[in-house]
Amino acid sequence: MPPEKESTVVPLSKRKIACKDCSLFQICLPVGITGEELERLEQIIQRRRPVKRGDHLYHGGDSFRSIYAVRSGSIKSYVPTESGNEQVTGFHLPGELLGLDAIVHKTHPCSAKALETASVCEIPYEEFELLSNELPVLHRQLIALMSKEIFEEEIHTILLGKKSAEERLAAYLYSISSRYYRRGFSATEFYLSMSRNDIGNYLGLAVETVSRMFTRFQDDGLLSVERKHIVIHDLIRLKTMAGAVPGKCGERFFCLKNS
Amino acid sequence: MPPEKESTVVPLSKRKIACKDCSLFQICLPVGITGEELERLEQIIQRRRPVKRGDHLYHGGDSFRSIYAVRSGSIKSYVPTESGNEQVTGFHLPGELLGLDAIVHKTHPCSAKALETASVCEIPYEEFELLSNELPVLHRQLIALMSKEIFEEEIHTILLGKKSAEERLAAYLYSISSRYYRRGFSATEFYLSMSRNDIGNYLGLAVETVSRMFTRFQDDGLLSVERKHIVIHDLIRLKTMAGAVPGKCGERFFCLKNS
DNA sequence: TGGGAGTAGTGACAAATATCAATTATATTT
DNA sequence: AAATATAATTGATATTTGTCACTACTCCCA
Repeated sequence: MPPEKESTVVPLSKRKIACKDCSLFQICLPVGITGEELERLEQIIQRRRPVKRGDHLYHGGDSFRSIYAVRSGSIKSYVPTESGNEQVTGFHLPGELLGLDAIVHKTHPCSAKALETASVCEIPYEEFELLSNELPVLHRQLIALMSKEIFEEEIHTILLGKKSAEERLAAYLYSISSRYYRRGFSATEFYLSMSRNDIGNYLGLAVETVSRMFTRFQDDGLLSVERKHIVIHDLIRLKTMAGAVPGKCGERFFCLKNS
Repeated sequence: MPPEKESTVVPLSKRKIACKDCSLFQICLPVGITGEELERLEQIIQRRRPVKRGDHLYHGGDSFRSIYAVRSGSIKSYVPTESGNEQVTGFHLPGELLGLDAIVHKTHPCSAKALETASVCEIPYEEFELLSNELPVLHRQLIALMSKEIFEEEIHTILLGKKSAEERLAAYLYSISSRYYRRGFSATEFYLSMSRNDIGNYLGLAVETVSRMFTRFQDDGLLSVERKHIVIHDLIRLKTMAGAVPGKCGERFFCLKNS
């Protein structure tokens, strides 16, 4: 192990990887930010030292300072409830933002915990806001990402309000699969970083129900599951089982006819 | 009936009521927008002719042009599903915005329908965005409102994921009560503009269950209900029944200790 | 001013999922 | 590497809520 001093001299947080060299650049900053604009943004972004499994990025009730972008690993958002339970409100994979729900009240309504070792970019919000006033493209990007989050929460509402246990798990797995695929990973084979408990909680189901559904899916030949390791054999069928989701179907939205 | 020509000369949409004279000013635009800034904002806001019960502001799949603020009446947002059903994603009361979920994809993922005659301000988004680039306070306000919506969707997620039928209806009624109260109406007596069907749909319950819960609440002396007319007798108990909600408890968030 | 469509309320029953209990597998700790 | 805690699975049973059937009420609107 190198002497304490050396690691202090070159702390991890200083070993910056430029946004432009980040594999998530297209996901995190899809709008055309270039050259000088990007450099100025990078000046305010802080790369935090990797967070270890179980570490918190923030707790419910903490005052709001920054939003965060996941670079690697995965983060769970949850609201602790009075009874000592929690409600999981989301999982954040690389390229995704968290903390947007804290802007209004300048306080984090939920806690964020690493499900595995993860690295995260911290974007101090005040500085980001100041910079955005000069670079409107940043505002536009933030607003688009927030709109997306609202949209996705609506999808989750449909899931919780209308879908059966089977549809919920299918929709969940399909969502995870799509998100990994978009980031260049396999859509059909991945490790779930969250426990069955977390999945059940997020989907509004008991753990046991989640387990049973995994078993059923495996018996049906839809996928193979061994603990956290998932291999999907029939992605199309999985998507079908997940049921209707609002969004583009080909180039049109579905069911305009019914509305 | 006056001749066609006359009504064309002075269309309702021209009879503008200035934002500064609107009773919802403090809710809709709580940030300090004043003088010239406000005038410029008003120039782009269009007051639409009142929409009648059943009329749509937009349909799922429509391309996105504007966000809307409710001035009076109430609007229901819902996602039509393939099976011809719908999932109600929200109710919008005076002073509340809708359409924020459409910004990302420049398409409305859901439909918006008036539950009763309503009047609505239309804010053309492109113009709003251009103006926001000059008046950062507008951007800040929009971002705050979007953050609030994300936060509220999380609360709804807890409701759908964790609460019993009884807790759901109690939470719903308490929410409606609070929102009316904030707008200067009675917190304990109001008319529900939405049907039992819509309520059940929104809460993830069957209509019959909603009916039964209303009956139970009435039998318990919690409230009186006659169709859409509600009189709450014990607001505190209603709140208690609604169960935990993330948010400020006094000046602190609850359950930091557990997290 | 009916008459019909939609809306609301109630009971009986069914189904889905939660809960409880027990077992096994897997991590984590010492 | 054993010991202990945690997580996952499975079966049996309980409970909640949904579904179906029927009745009553209301509000349009022709």
